[in-house]
Amino acid sequence: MSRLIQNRIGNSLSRLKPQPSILIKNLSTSPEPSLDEESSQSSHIWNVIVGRAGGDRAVSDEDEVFHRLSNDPLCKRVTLSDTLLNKLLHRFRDDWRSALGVLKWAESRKAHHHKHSPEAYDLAVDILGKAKKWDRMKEFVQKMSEDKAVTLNTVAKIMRRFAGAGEWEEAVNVFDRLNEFGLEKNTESMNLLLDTLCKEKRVERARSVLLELKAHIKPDSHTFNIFINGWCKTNRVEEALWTIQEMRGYGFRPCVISYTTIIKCYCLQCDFIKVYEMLSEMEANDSPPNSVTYTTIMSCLNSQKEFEESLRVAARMKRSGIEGDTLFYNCLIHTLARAGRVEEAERVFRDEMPSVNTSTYNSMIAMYCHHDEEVKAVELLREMEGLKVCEPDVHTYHPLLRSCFKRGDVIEVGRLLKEMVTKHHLSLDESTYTFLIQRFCRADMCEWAYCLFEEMISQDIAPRHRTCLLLLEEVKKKSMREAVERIEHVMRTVKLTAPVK
DNA sequence: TTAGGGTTAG
Repeated sequence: MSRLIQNRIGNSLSRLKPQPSILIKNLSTSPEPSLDEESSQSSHIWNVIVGRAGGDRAVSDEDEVFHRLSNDPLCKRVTLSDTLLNKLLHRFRDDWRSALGVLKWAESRKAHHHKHSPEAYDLAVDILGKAKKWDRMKEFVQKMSEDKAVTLNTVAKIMRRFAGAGEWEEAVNVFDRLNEFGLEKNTESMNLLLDTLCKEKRVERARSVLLELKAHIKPDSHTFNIFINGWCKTNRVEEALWTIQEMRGYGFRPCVISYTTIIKCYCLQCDFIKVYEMLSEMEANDSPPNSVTYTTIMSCLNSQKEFEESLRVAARMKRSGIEGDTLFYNCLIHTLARAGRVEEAERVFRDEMPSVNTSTYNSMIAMYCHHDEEVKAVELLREMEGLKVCEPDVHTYHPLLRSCFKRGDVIEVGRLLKEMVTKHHLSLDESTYTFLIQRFCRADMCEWAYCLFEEMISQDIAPRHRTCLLLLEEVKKKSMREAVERIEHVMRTVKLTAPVK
C-alpha cells in the first residue's frame, strides 16, 4: 500500500476509537532492558525503532530510524558486532525502511575503512528485493560494486528476487553484467541463472540460455538436475526423463537427486505405481533412495490423508537401514499425530529424534491442541523457551490461539499475543492477521478485529478480499460508521490479496 | 535454491 494512500486516509483514521495499533502496542510495554547481552541489546534497538521506547509512533522512514538510534543514549553504548547487525536485519526483513536505517546507523558507528560483513550486505539487498524496491536495490548494489563487495551470493539474491517478481529478463541481464561486478561467467554462475529461471517455470528460456552459452561454458551434473527439476515443476515428466538420457550422453550418471525429483513429480500426479517402480529402480541401479526420497513420498501421501500408507513408507525406509534426519522425523511425527497415534508420536519425539527444531515442537503442540491437551501443549512451549535449541514462531502459537478461541477465552488470546510480540518479537504475518480477524468477528468482537485490520494496513500487509467483506459486514451491524468508510476505502484503493486456493 | 514439510478450517 502506498504512503500516499495511507496519508490520505490517515486523518479520518486518527479519529477512530480504538486507535490503530493500540491492541498490539498496549500489549507491548516491555521493561527497561539491561544491555549486558546481545539479545537484550537487539530488543532495545527493536523497541527504539518500533516506537515502544522513546517516541510513541512507529517510524516511517530510514532517516528517522537512523536519527532515533543515533540519539538514543542506550544505543550509543551498544557494542555492534556483525552477529548483532545480522540479527537486526533479519528481524526487519519485511521492513526495508527500518533495515536501511539500521544499516546506516551501523555504518556511522564504524571506523571509516570498516566494511559490513558480506552477509549484512546480502541481507540488505535481499530485503530491498523482497520489497520490490528495484531502484533502491540497484543503487545499493552499485555502491557495493564500487566497494568490490558483490559476491556470487549477492548476485543470487538479486536474480532470485527479480525472477520471483516475474522480472526474469532482468535476471538474465544481471548474468550478462557479471564481469562488471568482477565476477566470472562460469558453470557455477550459469547454473545459478538456469536454476533461477527453472524455479520460476521459465524452463524453455533456460534451455535457450544453455544453448547460447554451451560453446563457452561446460554444463555439469548439476546443470542437468536443474533442468530435470524445471521440467518436473511444469509437470513435463517426459522431458525430465529425456534429460536423464541427455545427462548420460554427456557422461554424467543420474543420481539420487535426479530420481527423487522425478518421484516428486509422480507424487504430485498421484501416480503411486510409478513412484514405487522408480523406488525399486533406484535400489536396483545403485542410487538407493535416501531420507529425502522417503520424506517426499510420505508428505505427498499425507496430503492425500493416506497416513497408514505413509507409515508403511517410513517402515520401509527403516528396513533398508537408512537413518532419518530431522525433516524425516518431523514428517513422521506429523503423520503419527494425524493418524491419531499420540503415544507413538511422543515416543519418537522423546527417544528417536537425533535433533529437533521449531517445526518439531510446532507439530507436537498442534497435536496436543488438536486433542484438547492444552496444558501439555503449553508445557512444550515452555520447554522450548527453556532449552533455547530453537525459538517459537507464529506457527507455534496458531494452534494455541485457536484453542483459546474455541473455549471463548479471549483474555488468554490477548496474553498469548502479548507474549508473541514482547517476549519473542514475532511480528504477525498475513495469515495470522487473517485468522485473528476472522475469529474476533466470530466472537462478536469486531472492535478488536478492526484494530488488527488497521494494524495490518499500517504495516503494508494487504488483507484478503474475503477478510474485508467479513469485517465490513460486522462493523455495519454495529453501526461503526467510520470503520465502514475506512474498510470500503481500503477495498477500493488497495490491491487486495487473492483468496488462498 | 541440485531433491524433502506443515502450519488456523464448523
